[in-house]
Amino acid sequence: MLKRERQAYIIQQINVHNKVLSASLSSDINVSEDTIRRDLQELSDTGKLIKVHGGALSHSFDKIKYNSVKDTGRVYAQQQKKLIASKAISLFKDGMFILTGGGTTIIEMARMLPAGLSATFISGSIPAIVEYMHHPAIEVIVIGDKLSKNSKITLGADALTRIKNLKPDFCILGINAIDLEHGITDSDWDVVQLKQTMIASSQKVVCLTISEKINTLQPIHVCGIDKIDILITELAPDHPTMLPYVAAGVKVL
Amino acid sequence: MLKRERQAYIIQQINVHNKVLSASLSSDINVSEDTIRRDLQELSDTGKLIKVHGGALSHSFDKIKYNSVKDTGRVYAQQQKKLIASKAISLFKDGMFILTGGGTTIIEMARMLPAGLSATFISGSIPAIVEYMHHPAIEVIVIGDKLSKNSKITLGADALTRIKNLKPDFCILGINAIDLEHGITDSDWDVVQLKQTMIASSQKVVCLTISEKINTLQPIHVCGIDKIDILITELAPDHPTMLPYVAAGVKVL
DNA sequence: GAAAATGTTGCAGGTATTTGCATAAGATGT
DNA sequence: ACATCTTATGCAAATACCTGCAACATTTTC
Repeated sequence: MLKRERQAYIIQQINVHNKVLSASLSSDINVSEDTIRRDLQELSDTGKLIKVHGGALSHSFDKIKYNSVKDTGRVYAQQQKKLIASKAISLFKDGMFILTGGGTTIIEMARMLPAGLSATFISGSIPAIVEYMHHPAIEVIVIGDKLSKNSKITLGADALTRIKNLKPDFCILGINAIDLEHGITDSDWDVVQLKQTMIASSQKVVCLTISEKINTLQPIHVCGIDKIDILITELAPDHPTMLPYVAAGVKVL
Repeated sequence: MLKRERQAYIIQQINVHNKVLSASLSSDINVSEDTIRRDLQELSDTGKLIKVHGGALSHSFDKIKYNSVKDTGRVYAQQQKKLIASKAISLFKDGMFILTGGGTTIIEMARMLPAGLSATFISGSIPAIVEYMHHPAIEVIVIGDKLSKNSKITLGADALTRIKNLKPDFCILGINAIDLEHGITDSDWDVVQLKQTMIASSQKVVCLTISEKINTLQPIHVCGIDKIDILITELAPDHPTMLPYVAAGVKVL
């Protein structure tokens, strides 16, 4: 393993776990702890991480320490999103075609994709595309159209037409509101059009959301519960909040 | 085995495995490691891969380099690019449709666009799109297709079709090689296709390049000098290097 | 077609990097 | 304070790198 590869691996671990231990890295990669220490030193010198006794921390983790209580709520949501992302990733196999939307949960997922996965990701979300682009083995198809500044995704008739011509294995949607009676709902007309088209094209529909959006309602209807194949939240499938959805025939991870 | 073949083989290996080792390449191809090293050096100079101690890594794998390297050698080129960018920006007026490619000069330009400008920018270059996206008043149209990891632009038949349906006021191209006799030349087949299509669609063709690329040649022909409306470098129009181009009917800024 | 210029390759040598180990110093937790 | 774990430093072996050079192949020039 080349030095640069090793350092890339360390960075990836930092991005996923927010911390690394010198000892575990050493046994993971099979090099001496001295080498790991020297890597951490270099990466720390160039500002990629923060070296501490016994290992290293990510910059974002460092911020947590110094920021006030106000932000800890956001950090908690961050951890939830990482858990959701890891569940979603377990669905992916080499060679799959996966259509994804935008949203912070999706981007978290994109960031955590294992380096070995060689699948094709299709998206119109610029932040997601940037993450996919940095991945060593993933093919990326960009859905073009007019770029919406707030949502940072391409929206329009052209994007819809393009998506209609696809038959991806999965469609991964970050959702803003879901309840048993109305299904998925949202607040932006164009985004709803896009999501409906994505759902109609895909073989399986996977929805990601943090649990606080469960049983909430937005003004515009996207689709009913019956269209959802898999629902992923940070909660376990046997959590009381999730049981009604399981009963309604949704597979909950 | 010819040098070109050998280098093509190395690129192929990089594309498949994301990394190569000097030692294994040497025994694969049966040439000395010195030769391999020289090949890797050349390929690294032309940006095809990233050379590291012991071998090389694919560009997409790198990712570390991005946040850190404050290459002091490159600072000069950076200044030149800023100057080029500012000249290009002087061409833009509110309401224009501007088609742009990728490349570091273009991105520098995107970063410098004045906050007041409200034009529409069309591009398939992800780094450029990210810059346009952050601008308060600019509309962005994304050209979708398969994303090329090396060049970070979308390439393919779909992108070409899309561009053919446009008639932008300007097409802004970053170019890699230009000389009086052969015009614009480049090294990647797909990129050449794209550039040709962009040139054919646009009302005016603007080329940006640092002066060191003037009077250089690459293997594939893009278009003749006569297709270029405006050529922008960091040199003044009356600089000796530029005079032959002015004489050939190109407007030099 | 011969001569000259240029390009390519392998090798010798000296230099630089990388890595693991040993030892001593420092940090941590009970 | 003590035992334990982590770190810094110097050192040595292995490996990789760079430079110049000679041999050979290819192209250009006359």
